Amino acid sequence: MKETEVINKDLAERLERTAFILKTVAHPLRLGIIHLLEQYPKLAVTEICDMLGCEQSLVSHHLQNMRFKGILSVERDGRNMFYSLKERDVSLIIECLENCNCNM
Amino acid sequence: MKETEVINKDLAERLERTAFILKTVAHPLRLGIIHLLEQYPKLAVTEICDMLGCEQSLVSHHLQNMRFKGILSVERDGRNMFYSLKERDVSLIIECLENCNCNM
DNA sequence: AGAAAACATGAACATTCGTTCATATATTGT
DNA sequence: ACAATATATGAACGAATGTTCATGTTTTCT
Repeated sequence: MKETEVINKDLAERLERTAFILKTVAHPLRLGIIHLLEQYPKLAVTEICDMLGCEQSLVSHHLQNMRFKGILSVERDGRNMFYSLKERDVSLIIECLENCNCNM
Repeated sequence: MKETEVINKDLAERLERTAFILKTVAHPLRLGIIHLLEQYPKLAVTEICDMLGCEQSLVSHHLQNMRFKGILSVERDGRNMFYSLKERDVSLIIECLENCNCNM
């Protein structure tokens, strides 16, 4: 088998990118937030906190995290900050996961 | 909105489980290994090392990692250890990701 | 039995991650 | 202007991760 170089540069970049996205999402709390934002297109921080039963600061950190990594967007309304899923693709990933019923 | 408890116990466990799987997979090298194992049902450690251009020790660690977390299985043949994808579901996740063309 | 090939393992270390706590900023209502 | 509400931020710290290096184990071949 003289087929080294099975992973070319393009594929390597895709793997890198995919890993980055997965990493951003791979946390129970963040998955929970995404799950909520699929049902409610916009949510304020406090609403998310209440629904998840988590501290404001913690939720805020995770929201910032996902925002900076490009999968959430924010919009201010009065003293509320409304977060929503930015990229439909992330939603697709999650749907995929749920449809694949990965209950291994 | 008096609908707290949006995340019930069942869902919470699913999120936990999903996060666990995603975390296991969310690494470029591990994704690379999985990618290879989708094309070649069984591969020895050295083959993987060659294909990915990585050190044996590093690859071995990641293989053990995925094995212990239940997504790879091993089988000895002579002095080779042949790894393969254990759960079809993981493959499904990856396929999903590739089909979703998450090139955000 | 001894050398070589193929893997596994464990210590060590730097880096990143997740959470908490205290505090800062912005907006609204009085 | 002041209090209250909503959110952001940053330091601090322990825990988890990723990688390297050196060495151990198992199997095969001669």
